[in-house]
Amino acid sequence: MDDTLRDKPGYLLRRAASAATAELAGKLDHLGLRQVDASVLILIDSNPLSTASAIGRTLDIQRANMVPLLKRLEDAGWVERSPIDGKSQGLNLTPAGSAKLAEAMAVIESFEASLLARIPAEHRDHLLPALHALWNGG
Amino acid sequence: MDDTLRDKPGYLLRRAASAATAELAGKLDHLGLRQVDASVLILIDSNPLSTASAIGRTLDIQRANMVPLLKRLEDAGWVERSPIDGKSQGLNLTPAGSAKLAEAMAVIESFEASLLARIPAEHRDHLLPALHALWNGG
DNA sequence: CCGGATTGTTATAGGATATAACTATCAAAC
DNA sequence: GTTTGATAGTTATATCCTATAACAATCCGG
Repeated sequence: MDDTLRDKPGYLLRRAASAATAELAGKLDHLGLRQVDASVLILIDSNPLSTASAIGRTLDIQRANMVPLLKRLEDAGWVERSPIDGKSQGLNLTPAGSAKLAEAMAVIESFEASLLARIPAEHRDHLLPALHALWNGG
Repeated sequence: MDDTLRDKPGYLLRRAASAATAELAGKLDHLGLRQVDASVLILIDSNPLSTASAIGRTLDIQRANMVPLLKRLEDAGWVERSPIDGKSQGLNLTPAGSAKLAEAMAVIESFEASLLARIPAEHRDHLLPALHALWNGG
């Protein structure tokens, strides 16, 4: 089948992202994590005491959708909340959460490395700058 | 907020793709098209008389999900079916479908060009090969 | 102190995708 | 030529993800 879409950057971008997404999701699944869970754990870890709203803003997740997500992470014993003031609550990793994050990071780092390894050397270093331009240039 | 994810290729890939996807979806919306509709129209155009199954296989769309999709395109008067044999039916664009595709192509081409234009010149030519390696290297 | 913005939350709707099952048909081996 | 396995199209359904609207409580700047 003649796939004329194959060389359109937008289409290729979507397909490459969805292939990578599916692959990583499979690896994280073994840890009982979704990608979005891992992203949230990472952000909480590097930004202790930040709020659900702030995390959501960074990851483009609606406030409303953070609720079930955080509930899951809290129920799993990975995240805990501490009141900042009357309306905000700071998020933090529990020890179990830090341990789970460490596992996740190992998986993610090796995945990211394997992604880069697939790219021919002469193109490799150009990917990040190009993607960055695409993400922010819109 | 410290976003340590910002420089992970996998994450960047996903964010860049989703930004691009959202942008193109907005532009195609004015034509009454979703991206997947446009993709299907493009493939039918360059592969006349191909079957729903074959189109779906190329685009990674389940047979079952092709049904409502094609029904929409057919109801809109853009696609028609002609029996190939007792169980297969070939897809073709109607004149209205070709016209709609022409409109869509104008939007898409300009979008793709604008995507590339956002990438600094020294990185631009490396994106397609890199994405191609990512898509197929898995 | 007041008014507008923000936080967390509930409920709900929509879209996209995956799975299972079924019929009818084709194709190839025997 | 008949049986058997694969394929096409379809229906129905489940699930997940995301978007929207509304609400109460609270914060903050003027």
